[in-house]
Amino acid sequence: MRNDVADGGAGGRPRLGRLKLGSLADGAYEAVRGSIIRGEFGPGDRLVETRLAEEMGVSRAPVREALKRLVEEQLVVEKPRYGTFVREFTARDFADIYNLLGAIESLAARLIVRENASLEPLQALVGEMERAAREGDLVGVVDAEVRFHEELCAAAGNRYLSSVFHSLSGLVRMALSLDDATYGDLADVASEHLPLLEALGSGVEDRAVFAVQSHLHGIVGGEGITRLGGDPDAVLPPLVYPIEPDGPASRG
Amino acid sequence: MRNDVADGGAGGRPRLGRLKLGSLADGAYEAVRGSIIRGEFGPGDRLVETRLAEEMGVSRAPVREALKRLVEEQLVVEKPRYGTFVREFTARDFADIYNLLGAIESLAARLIVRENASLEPLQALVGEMERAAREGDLVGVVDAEVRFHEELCAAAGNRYLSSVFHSLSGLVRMALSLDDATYGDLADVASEHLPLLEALGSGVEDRAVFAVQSHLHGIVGGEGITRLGGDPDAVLPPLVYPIEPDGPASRG
DNA sequence: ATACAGTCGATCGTCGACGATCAAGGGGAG
DNA sequence: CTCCCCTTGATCGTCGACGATCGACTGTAT
Repeated sequence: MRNDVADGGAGGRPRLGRLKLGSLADGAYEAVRGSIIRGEFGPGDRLVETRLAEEMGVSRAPVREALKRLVEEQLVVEKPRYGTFVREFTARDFADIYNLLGAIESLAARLIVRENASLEPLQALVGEMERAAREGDLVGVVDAEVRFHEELCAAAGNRYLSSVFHSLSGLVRMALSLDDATYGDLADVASEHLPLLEALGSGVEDRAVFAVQSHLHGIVGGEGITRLGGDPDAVLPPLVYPIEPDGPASRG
Repeated sequence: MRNDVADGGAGGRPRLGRLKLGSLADGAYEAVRGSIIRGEFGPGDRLVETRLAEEMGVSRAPVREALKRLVEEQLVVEKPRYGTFVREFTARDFADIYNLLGAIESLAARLIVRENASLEPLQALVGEMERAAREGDLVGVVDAEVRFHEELCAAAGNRYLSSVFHSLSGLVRMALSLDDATYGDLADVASEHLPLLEALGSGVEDRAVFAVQSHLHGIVGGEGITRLGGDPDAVLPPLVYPIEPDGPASRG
């Protein structure tokens, strides 16, 4: 867990390969982020600007910018004037993320129902998930799942909601990745999204909200947390919302 | 609204003064952010790295980093290879922010009640708000109000919740600033926080959640939005949550 | 008068180098 | 043997310069 200082050996560390598309900073960002998410860089690993730069064949400037973005995303931590390191996660972290995600996606569900947004992209993503599950492609499943939740937020039509999810997506991906890996049957992961879709299409806000919360509780929350050895009391259970008839109550 | 290109005149543009504390990038960030929030830079204004750098007496690198952070915060937009500009906001933006804030702070309220967190810092902030209101200090009120909401999220003890609020705080500040400016009596702004405090201390989660939502509805949402000329239907009304008895329902 | 193409200028993206700062390791005193 | 100070090394923070790209302007043809 600890390759702190003086890891300067020669060993076969992960290669990040030359990058091309977009700005070099974008490329560096994708490369490093991918390496972290795929686990090629483990928690506590040191990320040295100079080393990364020469491994990718670029200067320090783009790498530096990439690392700053990763700091924003909380995938790495930075000790000023010392170094940047891949973050470590505890079960508590995942519980916190789950709770936050629950709040955010509940809003998304509410807005989706309210605006009668199209569910087609979501259905497509579930299809992708099923296909990946059939092929036993774990990262494919996780990938589709992340995009499912991303699309859920996007479909709500609230730019800031989307943006917040995006800033959390790296964390979400790591949580989902760990969770799915400890999960029994991949096919279940996909099929668990079906009742959610159904509820979103039901036209009843509170059903959709409850479905989202239940879904999260199954995936990363409650049951997932216990699978990961965390404390189930740290996560909020799905709340049964009452029947508030739709249409704005316009208090006043 | 449009000082696009060729604003290179001599006029008395806002001075950002030399900066000192922390890293230069931190200083540049604070300086530019402050100028935007205080309205010294208006929507659509162009932010040229070179110009800002020499105005602050630093190199482009720290300024560049500062601007990147502001992009993350959505206070400025960047057209790659072209320029960076102060963002423009519509009433729709404020409605969206209000909705998101409602989701986030509802979670905060729930967690605060659940963990029996101390309300002392929040009370102190309301005191500060009242003091500023008595002195007719608008920015003082807004400042305290932002910190109140920040502290609300912090008190929940969920690091990611806090972090999300922080990433939105610039937006929140602008929304509050505009709202308070159009509001009638500053003293009311402070006193509107009292029922919220009371509800947070009541020990009943749903009361706290409802209070938070009502509070936001009064401040930036619903009524605030209409004051700003926006569409009230774009914001969610406070929801009357049912009586879920407290203590974790620990389903399963 | 209008539309289009070529040229010009401004701004950003990237680079390599310097200096400041902090953690780690070695040596000496108690 | 333990503790503290100092040296040493590595890494980041910042800088100034170069090149690439894009928008704006001018001149011309229709």
